[in-house]
Amino acid sequence: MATETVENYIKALYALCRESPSGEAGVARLAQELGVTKGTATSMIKRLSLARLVKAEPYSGIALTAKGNKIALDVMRRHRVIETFLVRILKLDWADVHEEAERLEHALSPRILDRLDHFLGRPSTDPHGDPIPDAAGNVSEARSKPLAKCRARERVCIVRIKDQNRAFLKFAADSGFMPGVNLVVQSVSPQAASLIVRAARRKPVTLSQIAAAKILVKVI
Amino acid sequence: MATETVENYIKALYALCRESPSGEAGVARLAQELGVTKGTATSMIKRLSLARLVKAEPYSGIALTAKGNKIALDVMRRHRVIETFLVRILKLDWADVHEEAERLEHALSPRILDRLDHFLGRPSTDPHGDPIPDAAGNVSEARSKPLAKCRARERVCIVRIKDQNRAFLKFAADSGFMPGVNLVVQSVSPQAASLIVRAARRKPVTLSQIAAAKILVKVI
DNA sequence: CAAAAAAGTTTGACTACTCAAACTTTAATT
DNA sequence: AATTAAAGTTTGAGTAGTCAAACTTTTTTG
Repeated sequence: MATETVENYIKALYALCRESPSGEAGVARLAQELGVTKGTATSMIKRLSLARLVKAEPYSGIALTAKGNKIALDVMRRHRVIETFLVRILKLDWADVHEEAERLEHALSPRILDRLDHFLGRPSTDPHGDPIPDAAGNVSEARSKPLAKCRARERVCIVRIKDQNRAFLKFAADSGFMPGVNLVVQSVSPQAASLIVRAARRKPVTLSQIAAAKILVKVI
Repeated sequence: MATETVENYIKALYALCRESPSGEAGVARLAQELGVTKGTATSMIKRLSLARLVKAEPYSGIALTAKGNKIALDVMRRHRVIETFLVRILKLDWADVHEEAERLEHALSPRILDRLDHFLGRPSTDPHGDPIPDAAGNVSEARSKPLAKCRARERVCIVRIKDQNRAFLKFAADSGFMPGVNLVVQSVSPQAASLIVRAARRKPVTLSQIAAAKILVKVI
């Protein structure tokens, strides 16, 4: 079994590879993400490479192997099932569960994971709308686009909030932006790089493109 | 915060001090309990002593300080709340939960512990009848005596099974011996060091004194 | 394209935890 | 009381993870 530290490196690498156009991660960002020095990250990459969890040449990009990818999906599954449990059953605040799940995800045995998943009714997404990989590692991402790409007068439904930051989640919840909520795009201002949206029975909210890019929606 | 390893040492020390008549633990038993060598245990005791969690002189007994005791009770609280959750909510087998809780107890934040405890209705004992310390560290042990000390024809109620061993718990469950179950002591044989007990709607079971010492009961 | 900045690597050192094996002290037993 | 066994300690070494700081390579930019 991978240690807790290794799981965290793998998880961070997965996310970095996703968001990079080349599909490869760099040591500097990885180190920053995990709060360690570049040297520490480099030596860990060497170990992961030796364990065949990543593919990396010196002074070049890092990519997960199939084996590494499997671990990443497994950790994400545990993380998201726990988040769902914490919000749905223990009624923890939406904005707090990420940090809490971070600690618990490494202590969950396959048996408990399965029981928990079963108890929750095999959820397909967590409270933020992030897809939960199934036990085999299959992820079914719902078709969606960033709210930032929407036109004026479009009617959409929020499917996912793509930011685990407490402050942003707090803001989103306060504005009524949660998965399942319907929105109307009132206006779009390319010059101001912002748009105004309105949820049912709510005041209109102005969002920057940057904030709107983190909110994934589907057209209704 | 104490590391996971430190928590495990403290917990083991608590149990050893309890069961020793002198109230002090020894390095040899401690090492055996944790599956480490004597040398490893000695060096850890030195560190715990430095951190004022235990009181220990070279070549003499080890006792927990008030600070160490508080940690022990806290770990036990987490452990037992988790066990209760695993049995009551996730329907895990009585005999399996100890090992599972062992892994989870170190990852539970105070916030989640409290929510879980609340969700379960602030249970006072875990599925084996072990008392759950409250948030302040108070333990209310129900008055009880070992089944081994009972006389023939006594009618008693099981309050606790004092053994976390899977095989023993499996045997106990199979024989119908769980907290809350009423028993009649049919006969006692001091020569054979055994006694015969019967639960309602069950065949009589013969227990050795050793096994019967692990089953705590109250007279009804 | 040369200089500066950024990214990546190496080295030496440190903490936490572990073992094996030699050693010392205490307890048990003859 | 002397010997042996058990309990406890010390030492030297190893793994996992970390940092600071010197260093090298790559990328950016004036």
